[in-house]
Amino acid sequence: MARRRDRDDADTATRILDSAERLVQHRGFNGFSYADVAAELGITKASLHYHFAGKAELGQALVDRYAARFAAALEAIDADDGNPPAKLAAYARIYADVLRTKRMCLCGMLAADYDTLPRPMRDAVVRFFDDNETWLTGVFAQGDAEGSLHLDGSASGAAQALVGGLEGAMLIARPYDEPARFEAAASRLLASLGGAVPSQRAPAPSS
Amino acid sequence: MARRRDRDDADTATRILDSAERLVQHRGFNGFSYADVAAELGITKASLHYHFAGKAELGQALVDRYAARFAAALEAIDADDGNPPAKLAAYARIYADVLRTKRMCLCGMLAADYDTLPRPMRDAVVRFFDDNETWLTGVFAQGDAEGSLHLDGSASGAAQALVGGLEGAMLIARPYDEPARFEAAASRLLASLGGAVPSQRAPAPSS
DNA sequence: GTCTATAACGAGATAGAC
DNA sequence: GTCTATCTCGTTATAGAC
Repeated sequence: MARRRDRDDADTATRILDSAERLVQHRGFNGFSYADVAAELGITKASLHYHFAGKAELGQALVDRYAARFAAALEAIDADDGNPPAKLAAYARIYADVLRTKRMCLCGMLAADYDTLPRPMRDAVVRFFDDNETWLTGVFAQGDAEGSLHLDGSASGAAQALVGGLEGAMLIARPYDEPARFEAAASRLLASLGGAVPSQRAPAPSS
Repeated sequence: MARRRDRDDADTATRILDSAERLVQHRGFNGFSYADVAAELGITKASLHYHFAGKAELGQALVDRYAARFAAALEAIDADDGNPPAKLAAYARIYADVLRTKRMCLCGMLAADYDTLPRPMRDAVVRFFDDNETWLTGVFAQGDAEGSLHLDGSASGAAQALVGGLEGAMLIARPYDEPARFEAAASRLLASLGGAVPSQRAPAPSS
């Protein structure tokens, strides 16, 4: 089978997305510019406009790719065929892996910037959270039905609590630059949301 | 005793802070400008520079005032002399009241902007969270000691979970523009962190 | 597909009159 | 304390050569 491309011989559009994604996760949508990306890639701002008409279009592509990657990670978890507690632990690990690169969740960051985003980006951000909560609701419901989780309230309430809890823990762990802070919060969340046991680190999913 | 000033005959520095605070809570520190504040107040940018030398100084004053107001709210809760569960519910109500104005917590927003902030602002943001967690840790410890709360782990762990949970719930409730989402998350948090019972709305503390 | 050049605008900031 | 005027720089974006 064909060897997967190295990150640095990826095509220009992909390298632009990688750079912009990292910048947004660190500095927010209003905290980075075309000049930042161009400098990082050693190309000109004009070239960026060839690949992405404007900041709005670049931002849109950013959220779309991030959401697709997240969706793929959820499918991978489903394919692993673990029990609901294991799935929840794997879900939390996605966040932990993002934080390990010292970044905020892209959509968590964009949630903060929400009031300043172009309409299409806003809709995509909300869709991201909807999709996550839908998937989690299914996991919680299954766990509750089969007895591997013991819910306090509704499955969708538990899903919202987990997403909010993980995003909030990330938001605050970053200023402290203490990954352990996040890990502790995540373990506590999983325990309180049905008694799932947190497990060990995985290889390295995505950014 | 002297009647409290109306909001609109407050002095200029205060009106600048009020306007800038609202803007930052909506748009982030990199999403507002001196021009925005000046336009809202009907004065010129040059006048702003008379009161606050630069954006960094304005931002600093913003966090300082917000932290002081928060500290005063915590003292007021202590003065009310309620039991720990009541104190936690009152604490969550501070957040709910901020969200009711459709704003993000100022320091939660600045936590997202953290990487782009001037050093003094960074330190002040971390101090804000430290102070909140210190106060909450005391409340949890007292509740656990007297039996009105039943902690899962350490008091400081519970404090971190509550701050993170409330900030995360705010972050996500705003895109959805559904206060009920936040209320549900807050109730669930209080219940999971010792069995506190959420109570009713208060008059109207601060912004 | 990438470049140079430049337009058009907004941001943060300052000098100095009133 | 607030203004006008101005400066400098950064940001987004476009035209057109290579």
